[in-house]
Amino acid sequence: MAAPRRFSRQREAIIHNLQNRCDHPSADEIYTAIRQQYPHISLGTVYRNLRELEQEGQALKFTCDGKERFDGNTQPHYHFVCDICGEVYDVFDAVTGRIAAQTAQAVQGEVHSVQLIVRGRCKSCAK
Amino acid sequence: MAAPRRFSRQREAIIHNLQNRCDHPSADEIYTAIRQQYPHISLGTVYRNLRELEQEGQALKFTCDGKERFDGNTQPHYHFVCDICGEVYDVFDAVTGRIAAQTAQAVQGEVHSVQLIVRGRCKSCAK
DNA sequence: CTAATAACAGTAACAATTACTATTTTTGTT
DNA sequence: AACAAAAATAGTAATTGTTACTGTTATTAG
Repeated sequence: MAAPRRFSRQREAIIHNLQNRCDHPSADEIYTAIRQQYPHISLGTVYRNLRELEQEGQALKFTCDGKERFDGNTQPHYHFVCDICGEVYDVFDAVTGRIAAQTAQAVQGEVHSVQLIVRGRCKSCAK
Repeated sequence: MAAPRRFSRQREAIIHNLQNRCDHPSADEIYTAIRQQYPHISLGTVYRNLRELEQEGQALKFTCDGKERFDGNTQPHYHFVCDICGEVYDVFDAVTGRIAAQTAQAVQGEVHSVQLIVRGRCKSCAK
């Protein structure tokens, strides 16, 4: 019994944008992209919808270099961030799922999300 | 050949404070604590030293609820944050070390740090 | 068609962090 | 002990990412 949600073109555009790109955009980057189609969309609208999508599990959120980034790919994976070029790479591995189960047991509580960020130098910057 | 560092009482106080508390303070919380001893310390000084300590590996940094938090305990462990009460718990486990090695191989690069944050409800808030 | 209200745009406010500049401390050298 | 060079600082201003607010618009049920 999800809360009743009204349709909105802005939210549709945000979801569509997030699911049709392979990078890890910030709220502002999504805002910039969507303004091409809806020049009057408000940045607050982008923030609000992204927050809601994350709470519903339709998007992943993580904080990187002082700003929130979003990921429309909700398959279990984690992120590698290059300290040199700033690029964010996806690493697909079941480890996040195992951590969730293990942590729930360790703290005797409930786990809602696992955010794993590995930092270092990517292949091309390490040379 | 580490870069030459000059002594400073402020830095010593920051290190001492960080290593003699068991919570996960923000820069401002460390600032508040140290002002009791050095009422004229600058917030910028706290930020700069914490950044340097993190780069040297003397402290761990992670971002939680929109602000940076620091941890003087550099033993391998990760954090569980309660969505209800906001408490940050330490979870000691070798998983972060394994992730570092695995990721370095997966991305064919170098790993400098692993930041793992699990969110959910802690034991007392889950009741 | 209409009323109720969710969602919005636009702007202002906010909080965390960084940048800047003149002054103070530290350290090596005489 | 005195001095010079430069690292570190204090205090403040500026910047940035995010949230809050208010009047307007769009969606939905009846």
